Amino acid sequence: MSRRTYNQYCATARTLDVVGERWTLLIVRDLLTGPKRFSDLLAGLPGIGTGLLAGRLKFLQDEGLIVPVILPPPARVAGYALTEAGEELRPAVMALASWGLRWAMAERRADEDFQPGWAVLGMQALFNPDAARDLRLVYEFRVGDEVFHARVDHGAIDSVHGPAQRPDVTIETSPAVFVELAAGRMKLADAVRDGTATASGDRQAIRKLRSLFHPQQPKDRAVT
Amino acid sequence: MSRRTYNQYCATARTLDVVGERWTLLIVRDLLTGPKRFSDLLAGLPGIGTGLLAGRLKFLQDEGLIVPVILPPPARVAGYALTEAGEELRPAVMALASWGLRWAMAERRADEDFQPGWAVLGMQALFNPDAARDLRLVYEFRVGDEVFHARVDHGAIDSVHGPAQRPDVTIETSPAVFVELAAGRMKLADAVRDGTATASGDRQAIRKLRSLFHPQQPKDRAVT
DNA sequence: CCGGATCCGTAACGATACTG
DNA sequence: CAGTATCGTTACGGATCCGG
Repeated sequence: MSRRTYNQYCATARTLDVVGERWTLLIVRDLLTGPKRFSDLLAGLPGIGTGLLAGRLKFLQDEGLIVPVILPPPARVAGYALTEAGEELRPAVMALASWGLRWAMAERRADEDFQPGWAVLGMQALFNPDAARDLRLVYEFRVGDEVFHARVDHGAIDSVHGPAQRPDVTIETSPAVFVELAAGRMKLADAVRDGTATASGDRQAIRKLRSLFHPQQPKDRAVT
Repeated sequence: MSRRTYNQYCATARTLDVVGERWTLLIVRDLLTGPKRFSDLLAGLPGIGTGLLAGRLKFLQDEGLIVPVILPPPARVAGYALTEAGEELRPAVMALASWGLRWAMAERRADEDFQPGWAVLGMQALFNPDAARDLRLVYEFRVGDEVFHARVDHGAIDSVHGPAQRPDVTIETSPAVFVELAAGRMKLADAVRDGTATASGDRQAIRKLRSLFHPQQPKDRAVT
């Protein structure tokens, strides 16, 4: 009858009462890179089913984490955006992503889904503020048919879906190659030499990329 | 047949494949304040059921986040402790707790469970490093029949279950009063005056308490 | 085609009883 | 005390259908 809750007066438990159910934090993840429409979310959550997604969106609305919006021109269609409360889950999602980068991103499984937009948040998690202390740069990424950009500004980073206004650098590549680059298993310079990626714009800024996003050494857990 | 997974090559999704199921992060939360035995965990997770707890513990072991241990003397009984991988979930759990403190800790419901140990993590989330820049203090809390302590050391904090070696301050009170204190709805000085709490030890350190753990202004979401 | 609502089989969970 | 076994209930996943 009533909603399932942990029924604990504990900040962690109360948070999980709101965002702890299956799919919920992944919906937030997708909205952290900008407003999305129902079908965009559906595409970003393979397997969820329309009914469950609709239910989650309704619940998140009731809880005040998202609001229905009209997407900015030229789209002008209905969508969903994070509220301030929803946006403030960013540190938590990033912390989960950081853990995953370190402990759970072993080789990509063959059938495993990958969407470039997800890497946007990964980049935020890998971002090295010290290396960006005196930089103000905009990187644009065109991966498959997705476009997103990262705005680096004096130790801070912000990255969202969509093209940049005046990118300093534009990187263009395929999803498969992008995975390898993001995981640090391939160097951008090598991909450019192969012709599997192109990087245009400020050559200084291109060279900075490696230092801006450098992971901790990922550790694999023992596999039984 | 096989385990339910999001099947996404995304750091957040991979993390949630490991710790995203019901109860899992709360088990981690309880272990973040020190090793626990099966029945301690059971008591800290009202409603979980022994079978599910056993299953979760087994899974977390397989994933390398926890290990069975013999608890330190004088207990000398079997229990579970976090591994390095498990311990590194602390930032994520703290981020979720911080969000909860700000957005989801409105009044305690009458039937809602509360265990002082949970507040230990809340205190870490509320901890203000700047106010502790030049301090080295140990606070011990005796709440109901639980004892825990917080070790403040030059901008860092660490808090675990069990008594402290040589506390600078000892606070003793009931769970009900402790809730009010932790939530900032009651002042320690007032509780001491009422006789509902006692605070003994370094009076300077007692007075420091308010500045060390000061919350952001909690915001309540609109209630429909 | 987009944004859902409805229905149904399956998997996950919750409560209790039981065992070494 | 530390679990395993069992069973009724709830949540999820997939498909189909509907109104704009």
